[in-house]
Parts: sequence; C-alpha cells; structure tokens
Amino acid sequence: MPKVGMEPIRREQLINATMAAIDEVGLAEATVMRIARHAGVSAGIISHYFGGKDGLLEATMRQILTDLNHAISMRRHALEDNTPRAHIGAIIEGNFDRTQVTGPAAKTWLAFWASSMHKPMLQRLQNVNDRRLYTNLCHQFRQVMPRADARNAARGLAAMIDGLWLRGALTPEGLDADEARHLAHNYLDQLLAYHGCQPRASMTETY
Amino acid sequence: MPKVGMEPIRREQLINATMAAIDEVGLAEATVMRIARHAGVSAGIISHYFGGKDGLLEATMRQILTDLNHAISMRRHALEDNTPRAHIGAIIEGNFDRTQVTGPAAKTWLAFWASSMHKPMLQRLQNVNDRRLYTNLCHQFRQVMPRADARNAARGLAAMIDGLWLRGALTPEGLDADEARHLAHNYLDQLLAYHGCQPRASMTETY
DNA sequence: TTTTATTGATTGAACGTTCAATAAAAAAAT
DNA sequence: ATTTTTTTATTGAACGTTCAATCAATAAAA
Repeated sequence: MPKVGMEPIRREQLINATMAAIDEVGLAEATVMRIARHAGVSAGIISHYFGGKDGLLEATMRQILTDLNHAISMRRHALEDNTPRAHIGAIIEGNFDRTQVTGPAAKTWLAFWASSMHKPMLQRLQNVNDRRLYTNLCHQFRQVMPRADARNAARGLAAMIDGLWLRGALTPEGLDADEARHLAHNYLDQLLAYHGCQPRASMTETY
Repeated sequence: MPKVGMEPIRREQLINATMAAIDEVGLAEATVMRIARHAGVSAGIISHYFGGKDGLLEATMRQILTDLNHAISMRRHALEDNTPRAHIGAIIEGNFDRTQVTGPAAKTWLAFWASSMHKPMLQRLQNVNDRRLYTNLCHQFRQVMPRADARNAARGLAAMIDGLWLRGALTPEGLDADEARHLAHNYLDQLLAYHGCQPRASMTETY
C-alpha cells in the first residue's frame, strides 16, 4: 500500500477519526487504538505522524478552530453592506454553521473546551480564539454605542452564543440550530435597539 | 482512630476532596489516590463508602446540584413580592451565588457537564436539573407573555446563564460574578420590556 | 472479646509508546 | 524491459507505566 505523499491524507484521516471517536465514546475513552481503528490504520502510526496522542489532539483542536473561523470569515466577506449589524449577524451565522454545530465536531469542541482548563496548550488555543471573537464583536458594537456599552454587549453576546452552543451539544437530540440563531439574532436586535438602531426588516418578534 | 459514626464525616470529606482534586488537576487526572490524599485517608476507603470511583463521582455531582438548587430556592423563598421578575431575578442570583461560581465547585460542575455527554448516569442528573430550571423560568415568563414567547425567553435566559457560567469557569481569573449578574439581569429586563413590564428602578442602563 | 473503621501491598487490566520487521513503491542499474 | 537497490509507509508485538479494585491484616473503640 505504501505510496509517497501519504502524510496529508493520513493526517486528515486521523483527525477525522479523532472527532468520530470522541463523538462516540467521549475524550476519556478515545484511546489511540480506537482512533486508529476508526481510520483503518494501526495504532503506531499516530506517534509517527503526530509525535504522540497529545499531538493528535492538539491538531484536531486546531482543525476545529480553523474550520470555525473559516465559516465566520466566509460569511463576513460575502456581506453586501458593511453595517455593524450585518457583521455581527455574520458572526452569529458562522458560529451556528451546520457543519460546526452538528455531528462530531460539536462534541469534540466541547470536550476540548472542558479539557483546556488543565492543559496549557489547549488553553492557549482556546484563549486566542476567544479573544478574537470578543475583539471582533467589540469593534462592531463600538461603532454604534459607547465603549463601555460595547464591551458589555460583546461579552453578553459571546456568552449567549457559547451558552446556546453548549446546550446544543449536550441535548441528546442535538442543537436546534434555527432556534439558536433566532435567539441570538433577537438578542442582538435588543442590544442594538437601545442605541437607536432599527431592527431588521423581518423577524421583529419579541422573543 | 476508628470511631463509630464515621460514615457521614468521611463521605463529606471525600466529596470535598473530589472537588478539590478536580479543581487542581482536572477530572482526567483526579485519581482515587490523589483524592484520598486530599482527604487524608487511604485509597481503599473510597470503595468502602462509595462502592468505587464512579459512586464517588456521582455523589459529588449530586452534592453540587443540591447546593445549587438550595441557593436558588433560598432566595426565592426570601422574596417580598411574588412578581415573575422577582422570581426570575432570584433564579439568576442563585445561579451566580458566590459559593457556586468561585472555587472548586465551578470547575467540577463544568467537568461533569462535559463528562455527562457519554455517562448515562451523569446525563440523567444533568437532564433533571436542566428541565427544572427551564420549567421554572417558563412558568414565570408565561405570566407576562404568550406561551411561545415564554418558551423562547426561558431558553434564551437559560443559555445566557450557562454561557456566563462556563466562560467564568474557563477564564484563568475566574468569573466576575458581578458582571455576569449584571448582564443576565439586563437581558431579563429586555425580555420583559417587550411585554410592557417596567424595568427595575435601578440599573436601567442599556447593556 | 466483638465490632467497626482503616490501611496499603497486591492484582490484573488498560493504556501510550517504541521499534524491529515487513512490504510496497520508486529509483537506479543492468 | 527487467532486475536490483533504496526509500517510504506501516504494522503489531513487547514494554513499562498507571490505575481502580481487592482483601487480609491491623488497630482502636465498644
């Protein structure tokens, strides 16, 4: 079987297998053997390509964060108008991208989040991502409200997004992405309404 | 050392030691030996009083949920007025009780939450607690808004509370409980304002 | 003397990592 | 074209470690 140029293929296989294994039995029982079996390779190959289990887990988390940021920036670059509402809306939409919220990636993300409390490397990755989200939100809010208000709006919306995400990952039925987006957008409307911004044309209900 | 009636004392010691160990090194590395050392006893005693490590972890999660519910219902019974706003406010305050949000209990709670995804017993405990919070919020909201709105308000506020909680447990500095309460209360005000309720006398800022 | 509480060495299972062996593909030599 | 050599990719058994659970031994209290 050995051909040249297997490395990128195996890396992708193993990262996907890691998410599948964590989705299946959780991080604690996602052993190298189980992950390798998912990818259809032997256990030893993990150390060969990732230096060890920790390297594979780190690479998997990087992949998830990369995908998430990609989903967000794609939507932001596709915007027609440059209003803060549009940008923040795109951030919300990106966070609730179907590929992110459904399936193995969501549970893997939550598992890593919890694990990052005591693993410095994961914590670092988490922090960088958190700060980017906060900074982006803050920058947009500051264009329509004072700085102190913008900071609180950014923190509130970030908490709302995470809360919806986490509840979605935990409910056995999985996240109702539409409802989550609805709640986040309405919260955004409420935050902006206090500063004289018009709500969107559609979806002006109260909840 | 052996005296009669040690059981309740040891159980409490070991549950507290479990939280301390999880706070220190995380659930994955909270071994029975480390927990026992924290409590100043030997490892074997855990199986004696809890039937095994799983029994101790389950008892610890029960304790945390009991404490949380206690903090909430104490505040609700101490209310002077019976308005929905007051009750929901008490639920918020209870959730951000200092003893809950600070220290070992918060990180232990988050660790269990993540772990509950793949451990049926923990998931059951989590579900019961979640449903109680949602039911209580829903019941209060329904007194001032239509049922569909109340359901969404309850889900939104529950997500907000969890999001603030989780972000607090993960930030190295710990949760700023005052800011979290502030954000949650203002979100509550916004939810109620749409249905003709007056905001609280104080704290009518926008964020 | 009997009961209750506790210890800690031992056991067996499970884990991540390592590495010599293997096999296929690619390159070089004939 | 065929054969030989080299390189690359992969395996899986062996190793050392770590963990939870067990239980005979022990010691204090009743």
